[in-house]
Amino acid sequence: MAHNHADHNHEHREDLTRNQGLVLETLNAADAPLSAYDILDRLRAEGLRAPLQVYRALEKLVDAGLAHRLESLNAFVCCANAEQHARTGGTAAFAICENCRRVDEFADEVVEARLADWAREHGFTPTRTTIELRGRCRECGTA
Amino acid sequence: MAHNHADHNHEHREDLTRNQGLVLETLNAADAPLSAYDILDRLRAEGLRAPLQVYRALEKLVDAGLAHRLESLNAFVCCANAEQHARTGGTAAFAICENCRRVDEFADEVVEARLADWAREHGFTPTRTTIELRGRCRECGTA
DNA sequence: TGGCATGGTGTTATGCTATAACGTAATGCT
DNA sequence: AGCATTACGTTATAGCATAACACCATGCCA
Repeated sequence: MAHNHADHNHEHREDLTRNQGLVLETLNAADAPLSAYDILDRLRAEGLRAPLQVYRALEKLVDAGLAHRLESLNAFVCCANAEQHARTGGTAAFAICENCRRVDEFADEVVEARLADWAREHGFTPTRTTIELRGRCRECGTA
Repeated sequence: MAHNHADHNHEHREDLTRNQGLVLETLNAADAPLSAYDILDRLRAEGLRAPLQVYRALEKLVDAGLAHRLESLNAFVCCANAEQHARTGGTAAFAICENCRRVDEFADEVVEARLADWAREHGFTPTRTTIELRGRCRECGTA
């Protein structure tokens, strides 16, 4: 799996420290967003004891584009497509089902372009963009 | 100002309870987002004592479209244009300056349409949408 | 008129989310 | 060797949010 990438400025899996790797694996194995404390609970067996250990790992993972923070949930997911993110630097959007908790990550160039337009026109320099839809996924229906 | 509006389904200022009115006034008077605890501190003189009093008022105000919650800050602002919101039901977007903390609320029909398209195509039924740009406003420059 | 549902209020207690501040250890560079 | 950088581990604390209970006003309608 992709050892040949010399021109990326982001970290990759093989660069991760033990704690970072554990946290990323935990997110990967989950089928729903996890809070930092959820993660901590799942990693006590591995020796983790304090929230900070998790938060520090999460910070690195998020910076590296390997995980995302869902602001409206105070929770984290692993990135659906880290390679793409690293390349395009694009903004991720999330559809979050409030019934089954599953999260669908997507990107929309038009949305990104419009927001970038607004920012330019208003002299705003964005550093981080959050787009989150809360609702019900197809499986969970409209009820 | 504007007592003639019979066909709105949302509450308006004159329908608010004392606590709700106090909280809305506080948000209105602020030039930056306030956390629930910020609001509580500013209303102790009015007799408020517990976080829940503020949270309950905030819930009503947000439901009524008179205030917004900023997910990435865990804080609240008063709505820049409640009338428009009530009419269009539109999604608000926010540009949040990380230097001066000021918030600019705006709406973009194209963004809304694109997100609605995505949702329809994926069978997702959104109930609430969050769009927040973090960065630096014109006044605070690009530094 | 009484009964009841609804919804706002006030209070205490508690739980969840996040970071400050400290010291230690490993690494890499010059 | 000396120094900068970065991760780590721990304790304590700060900040955000809600559960559970009791009380009271209103409005409805039997």
